[in-house]
Amino acid sequence: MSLAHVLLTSLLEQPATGFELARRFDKAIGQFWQATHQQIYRELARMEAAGWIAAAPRVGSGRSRKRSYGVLPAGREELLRWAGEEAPLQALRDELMVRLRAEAIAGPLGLEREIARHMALHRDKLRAYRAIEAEDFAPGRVLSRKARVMHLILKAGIRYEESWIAWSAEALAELAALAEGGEGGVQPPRRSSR
Amino acid sequence: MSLAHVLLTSLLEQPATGFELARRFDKAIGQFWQATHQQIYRELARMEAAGWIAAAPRVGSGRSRKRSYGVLPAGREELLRWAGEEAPLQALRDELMVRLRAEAIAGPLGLEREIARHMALHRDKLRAYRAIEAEDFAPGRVLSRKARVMHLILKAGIRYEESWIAWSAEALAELAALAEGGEGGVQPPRRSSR
DNA sequence: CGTTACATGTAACCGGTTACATGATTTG
DNA sequence: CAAATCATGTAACCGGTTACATGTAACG
Repeated sequence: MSLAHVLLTSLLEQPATGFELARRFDKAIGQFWQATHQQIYRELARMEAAGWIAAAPRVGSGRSRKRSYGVLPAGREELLRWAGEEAPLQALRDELMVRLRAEAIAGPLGLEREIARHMALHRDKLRAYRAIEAEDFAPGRVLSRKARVMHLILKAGIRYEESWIAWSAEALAELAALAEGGEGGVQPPRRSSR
Repeated sequence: MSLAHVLLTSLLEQPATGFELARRFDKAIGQFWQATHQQIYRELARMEAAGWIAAAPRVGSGRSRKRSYGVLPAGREELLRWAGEEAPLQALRDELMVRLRAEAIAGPLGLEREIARHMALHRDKLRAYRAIEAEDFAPGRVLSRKARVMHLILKAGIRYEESWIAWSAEALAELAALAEGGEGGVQPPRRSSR
């Protein structure tokens, strides 16, 4: 159950309302964890019940007055406890690979377009990450410990995108070769070798 | 909903019981999709109700007699229809990155051990993938179209593991540098380089 | 004064996870 | 015959998703 710990970390950095937390996901850890506002409100309610966080008195009136949360000592302890736990490798799930397997078994499906489209999306992400890197972690700048660790997280995202881009190029080349050379789903005859 | 389509693909390759499908996940697409046997039985029942697959008459007696499923024409059509759909980039979720962010914000937590442990696990996976590659897709061998596409899937897994291994090495080096150099959570003073 | 952004929630659903139960078949 | 493996299922739960409802605050 990581969502609670993402929220604890975020609130520890800066107290916030549920709404602000939802937006913060986009920038901060959004590469590696996502949550909708409904999930966040539900989780905040649980965390408050558990005594990990507390809300400042509501501001405004009516149904939608703000609730700004801060982390209580018990919440901080919980975060540290959790951070020390071991976790298994995150299981990967990728629909595109499922489609590619279908392509392998149920004959040519013309997956090239979809792979090219994904490649472009990965390129966009990479470009966005590189822009953040140039802005926040420019080389030569003296960075705080916090910034340097945050940079590591960003670098993981960069490597991830790069590796998918490289794979996409390889896959497109291979599928193109398959389309022009001997295709057909079974062993190509290949006269001259053996 | 990819599980149904993973199962359709697998059954198209070779009719099987739920139990066999569960085992097949380990070898075939297990890198990129996983399912427990409970999920598989539930999904098979739905697919049968939808008229996508049909079971051969039960073999044996009592509660646990085998049901071997095969794909009906409607199932094959469904798979082709689905394979042509566009899908968004798979969202990433990685607890280790959540921990690393906690490390950035809530001070040094000694995450090095956990990162090293993950690195070793990624190395193990990479070794296993390379072994499969050497066995099934040895260079120089003439491969069928199907084998060449399957090889692409494996290569995606290989690149993925490699990129995490490279990242882990970088992260460990950076955390080590942080531990010996100026740490402390705030900007280090650094006299001479104004 | 109307639109956009801010802000919080309820309800229903769905897929994935965990625990538990049961029996058949194979093998030492 | 006992143990391990094969094989199928029920039930409860939990986190993530989607749809819907409601109201406030800021701005042109």
